[in-house]
Amino acid sequence: MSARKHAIRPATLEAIVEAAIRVLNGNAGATMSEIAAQAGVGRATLHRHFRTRDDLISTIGIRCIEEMNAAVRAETTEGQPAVDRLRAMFRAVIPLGDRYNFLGADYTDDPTLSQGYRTQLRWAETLVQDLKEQGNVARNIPSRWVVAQIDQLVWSAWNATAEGYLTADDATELAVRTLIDGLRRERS
Amino acid sequence: MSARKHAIRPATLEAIVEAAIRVLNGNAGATMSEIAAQAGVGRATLHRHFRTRDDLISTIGIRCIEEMNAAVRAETTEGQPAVDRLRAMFRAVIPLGDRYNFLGADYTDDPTLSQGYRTQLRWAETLVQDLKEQGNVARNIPSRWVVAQIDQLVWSAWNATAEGYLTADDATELAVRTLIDGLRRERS
DNA sequence: ACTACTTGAGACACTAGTGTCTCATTTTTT
DNA sequence: AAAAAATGAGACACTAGTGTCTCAAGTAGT
Repeated sequence: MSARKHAIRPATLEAIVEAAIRVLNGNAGATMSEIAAQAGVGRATLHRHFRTRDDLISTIGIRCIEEMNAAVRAETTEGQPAVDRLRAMFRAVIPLGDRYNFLGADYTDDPTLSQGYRTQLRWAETLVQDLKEQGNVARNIPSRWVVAQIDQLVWSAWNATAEGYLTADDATELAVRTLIDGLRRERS
Repeated sequence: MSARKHAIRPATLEAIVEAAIRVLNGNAGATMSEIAAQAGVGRATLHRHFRTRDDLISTIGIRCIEEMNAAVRAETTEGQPAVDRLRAMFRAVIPLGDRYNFLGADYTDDPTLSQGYRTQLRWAETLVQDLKEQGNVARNIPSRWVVAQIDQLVWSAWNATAEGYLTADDATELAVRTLIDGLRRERS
């Protein structure tokens, strides 16, 4: 963020941010010109409100992460059984797949952004802990493995719906069961 | 590839290709200068033997894919039970993770390269078919889902060993069982 | 040792993208 | 309607990277 002499019209900001999300998800190396064009906005306007490209990227990164966290928070409740929380999380996050894919890229340097990541990570770790305590995941499986599987299942499920071979509901259910069935049994 | 007036010394070629694989896996956007420096070779020499950057990338892409296919072929046999073939494939491919990660990037345009991909895909589809026929994977799970899980498990497993929280053997075993346990049961 | 070939180093032109600035035009506010 | 502010368009300087070329130096083969 970075307005100094110029304020920004809400519609302009919205157009820029949404265009940036859309364009960068299609092509992580997209240029400012492309983003401006997609936003229906002059390139200069982009630079007026986002000094640099990194500035823009970290802004939309933060927005996306907060969006995800909000979606998850809205669909889950504290006392809920862990499996239900897992399912609700999948249901909430899968449809957002096409918005935050680009976060997978290198943009790991921004402090606010990586704080958002850490929040998500903590949430996931708590969930895994509860899944273990409630007998859904074997205790001797490394939590990092479980978290990694969850991450990838979100992506798989979004991809499956995007390619049209599963509905959102089917993808959610398949993701939950792939994880739970896959990791319930104790191992040698 | 593209030598015309100049032949190339085997050692030079080797140094370039290996450096390119190493550097591009660390940073998909690495420059020709970085690659040349890492190879201990002049930048001009790079351009002498690989006309363009894309040229170099597709060359090493092809090499990596063939490497993977060869590794899999060396470790598996036709008549083998599907689960064993799956395990052997994981064992062969996981250690190569740090060499072909960069293939995940956009480089999908090259014809020889995408042919290599198709070969892998067919292999995986056959494997999934056999896993279904031999009762390891439920028939009503879309094969594309299973293939996607296999791909991701390779990456997860490599990552787990790279980060040091699993040994190669443990990662292999965990990957196999995550998949098989996760997808064996019939679903509604 | 002679010859042929490959390489390294640097200069060069070219391209694409970034970020700044100015000024005319449009939009909002009052 | 007038004033204030935001935007669009385009010019500009700058940077980083690509690809070409030349020539001196090094290396291999005979």
